[in-house]
Amino acid sequence: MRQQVQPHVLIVEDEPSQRAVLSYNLESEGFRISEAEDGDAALLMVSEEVPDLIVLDWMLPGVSGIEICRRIKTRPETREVPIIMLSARSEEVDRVRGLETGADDYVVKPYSVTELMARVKAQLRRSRPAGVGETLRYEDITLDAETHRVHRGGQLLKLGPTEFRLLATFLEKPGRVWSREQMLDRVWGRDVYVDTRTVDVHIGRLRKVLCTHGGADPLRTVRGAGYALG
Amino acid sequence: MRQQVQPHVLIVEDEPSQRAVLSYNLESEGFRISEAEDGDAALLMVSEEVPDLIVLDWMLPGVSGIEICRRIKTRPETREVPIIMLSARSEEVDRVRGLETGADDYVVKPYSVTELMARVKAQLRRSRPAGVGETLRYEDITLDAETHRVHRGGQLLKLGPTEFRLLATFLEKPGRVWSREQMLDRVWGRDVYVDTRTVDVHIGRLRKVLCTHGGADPLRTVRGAGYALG
DNA sequence: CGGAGCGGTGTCGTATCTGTCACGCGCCGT
DNA sequence: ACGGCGCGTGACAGATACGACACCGCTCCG
Repeated sequence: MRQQVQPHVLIVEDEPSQRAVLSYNLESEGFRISEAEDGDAALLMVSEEVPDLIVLDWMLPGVSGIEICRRIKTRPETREVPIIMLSARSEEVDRVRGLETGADDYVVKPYSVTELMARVKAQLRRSRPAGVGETLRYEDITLDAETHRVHRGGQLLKLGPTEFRLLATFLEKPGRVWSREQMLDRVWGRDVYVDTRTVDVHIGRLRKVLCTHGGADPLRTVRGAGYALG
Repeated sequence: MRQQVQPHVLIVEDEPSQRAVLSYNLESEGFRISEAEDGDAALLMVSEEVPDLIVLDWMLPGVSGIEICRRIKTRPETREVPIIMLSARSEEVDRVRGLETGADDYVVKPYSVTELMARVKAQLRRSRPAGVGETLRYEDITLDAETHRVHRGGQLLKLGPTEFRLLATFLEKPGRVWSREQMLDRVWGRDVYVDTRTVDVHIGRLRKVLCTHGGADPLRTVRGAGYALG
């Protein structure tokens, strides 16, 4: 699986307060969060963008968590995504069933938040080739997620939070064309109402910064589709 | 070995639940934790950052724990790192073999968590002969954990407990950006309800002290993300 | 009991960021 | 050539994050 600046965690949980707790804690740890309140929504979101990890509630309205797990683990493009199951049941039989369906870990409610965080990190570390630095590169551009620094040709560049996330998105998949909608989802977050033209403006700002010390514009405008790096 | 305010413990254990338990308990004791699920990952992580202590499972997929132990103990830069071996076997012969390979202590599963914690602390105490600099440095700033003293450019600085821990956190990973939430976790402690704005104030106080005798502000504000040293 | 040191919160001013709009330009089909 | 469309960009106002300061409460100690 590809490495990311902000690992993307999908939370599938029908209880709003539970979702909020998970979301808050995972965000505090620097993860990018998506939420789904039922299985259908979860499957839809997964098909749109493959997350790096899924926290999946056992009990869900409609399609059960265990079924979701099975489906995700049988699709080739999502088979490798680690899944942590949450369950209110404590029977050993369920634990076994949970792991049998392909879940990578299993946490019983009520759980310790610290423990869950530890397990999330552990799963991510496992699925991510350790040692691959947090530094994204493309040609003479480097972006260090940990220090939040961006260099081009040795020069330190100064860019705002949005431009930083935008560039990080491009650097994750150089060459890939991102539509404005996709960027709004990833950079601004889902359920944020913003005009798509706003993306254009920030692209312009990012371009300006990237070209401050001379050098060609590395961003490519794909008319009618979006933007890409390189 | 590099000395730290929060000793860094590497856990090498393939069983996720076991890892979680160890991680949880050691974190509660104030240690900073890294986890590896097999020998290769462990060696990789050790080569990246030398921990202060290693808790090493005997049975591991791939390279065995005993082999890991031998390798770590034969590298000059990691020879001094204490290793506590965990094993499900209770035969005396294994205990001997474990210690022969260079492990510093040996705990048989199932073990008492309390006992393991005690042994971890004991090893750390032993490996850290008082007086051998527990000093963190960055440029002209030095922080001595043992004497609780901070110098900058030879001048002794006077800072309160919170600012001290704050600075220590920064010095552990110069350059890294810490979010306010992460700092609250590390400096104030988990499950402490404090406004994140409080961090700002203490950052301000720390800055003021660090600049008392002139000198540039070494702290960097990363808008929208947090703070970093350097 | 009272003062000093320290820590947490509220407020305010400011620098910076951000979203939107308007206008201009080039591309393209007609 | 013309008009529609997509895109680039400068300007601007609103929002936001941050820094500085003052205040209040707590604790420790004599």
